[in-house]
Amino acid sequence: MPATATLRARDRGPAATRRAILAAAETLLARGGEAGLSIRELCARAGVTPPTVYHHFGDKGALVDRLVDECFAEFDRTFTRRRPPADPVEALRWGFARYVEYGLAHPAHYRLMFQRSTARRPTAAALASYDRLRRRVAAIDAAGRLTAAVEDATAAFWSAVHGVTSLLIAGFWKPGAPAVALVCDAMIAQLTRKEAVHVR
Amino acid sequence: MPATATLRARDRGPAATRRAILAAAETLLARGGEAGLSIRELCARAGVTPPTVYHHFGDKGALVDRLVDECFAEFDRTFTRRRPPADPVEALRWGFARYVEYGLAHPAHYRLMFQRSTARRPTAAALASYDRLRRRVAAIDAAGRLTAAVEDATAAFWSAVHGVTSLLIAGFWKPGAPAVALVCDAMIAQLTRKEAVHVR
DNA sequence: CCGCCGTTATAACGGCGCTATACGACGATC
DNA sequence: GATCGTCGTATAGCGCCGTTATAACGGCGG
Repeated sequence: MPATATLRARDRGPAATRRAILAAAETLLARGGEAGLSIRELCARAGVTPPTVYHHFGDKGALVDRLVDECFAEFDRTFTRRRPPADPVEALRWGFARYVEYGLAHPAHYRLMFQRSTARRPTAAALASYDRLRRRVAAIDAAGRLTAAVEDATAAFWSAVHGVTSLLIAGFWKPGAPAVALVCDAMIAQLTRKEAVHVR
Repeated sequence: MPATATLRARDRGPAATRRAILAAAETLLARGGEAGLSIRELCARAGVTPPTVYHHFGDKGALVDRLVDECFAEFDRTFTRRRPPADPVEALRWGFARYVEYGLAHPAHYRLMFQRSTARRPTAAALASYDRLRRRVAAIDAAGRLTAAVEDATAAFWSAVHGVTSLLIAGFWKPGAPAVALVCDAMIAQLTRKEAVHVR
């Protein structure tokens, strides 16, 4: 006769326990950033004990990897929830705005995804996300409007938007600051041209 | 009759103790990054006990602030050791290269200066360093060759170079990658013009 | 019914930032 | 020259962290 309000881990099944752990981790991340992500605090919130966490995830780094995967899933949703402009160059400008938007809406998540204290190799979700940007740039190239190699242009564009986003998050200036548009315009102007050029 | 090779803190004087603590902190930072910066490990290396550190610096955050100040001093030296080009636009391009150079030479220091895990307000040394960049941009404006407000252009340029540097440090691509020059060129092209324009 | 194995819990280890407390050396005061 | 306060340092400990050795629980195949 269970009169308790909160379920113990035993009465929940392994999959639900995993979910509860990840959910608690996300709550702690949103509240206290990477520093607030403590296994023990997480256990208290998820109604679980440390060995359970280690059974399911291996160690803290791997748990955070899975958390980062969830962040990238939400990150992707930022780009798929709304439809980008048809023009590939305008789509890139639109992507810049969505990227910055995500960073400002989820600063702790962004920092974990791109500035994790303990360096890890990129997860598959991270690589997929980068590949989405590359495809966006490749679409510009396919339209004959890219002025650099796809790889280089992708890397350059990401550098710029990452620089803007991380300094916005750090609070060095306000979201509407003219510098944000300035950087976006600079990259678009450098990497694209207005009229198609057919190489062959 | 002190036959020991290593000096105890008592035989050294407070100023030397302070220096020894900061020196040990710098060694640990260079070796293990911010995560490797432990008070206890630092004490073992500096021949000191924890209360001494807290007596001199207050808490770990303040100690790291002083360490960051030393990093900014070395950072400044990167720009003053060599003479920049006379042309103010070329001087900005030159500064971009020096900035990236510093980040690659001292990645752990760079991360501590610009991506510290616990957010702190900028130290005076950090503000002075930003002001040096602003003066460089103002020199372009004074030559009638800046296309945006000095504040905005400074912020935009810093965003770009910070984005490039942090992703280089994170190992997402190699130092010579074309993307680095691409970003620098994009910002120079957007923010400056080749011929002077006299506003008045 | 037994035994196995996946899942979870108890209790502990070593390391961390930090501090209450005490001790030693030095300068000022009498 | 003795006394006293103050500054710099040390001893020992608190509570937290990530992690793990060990064991108990419970469903499933035999």
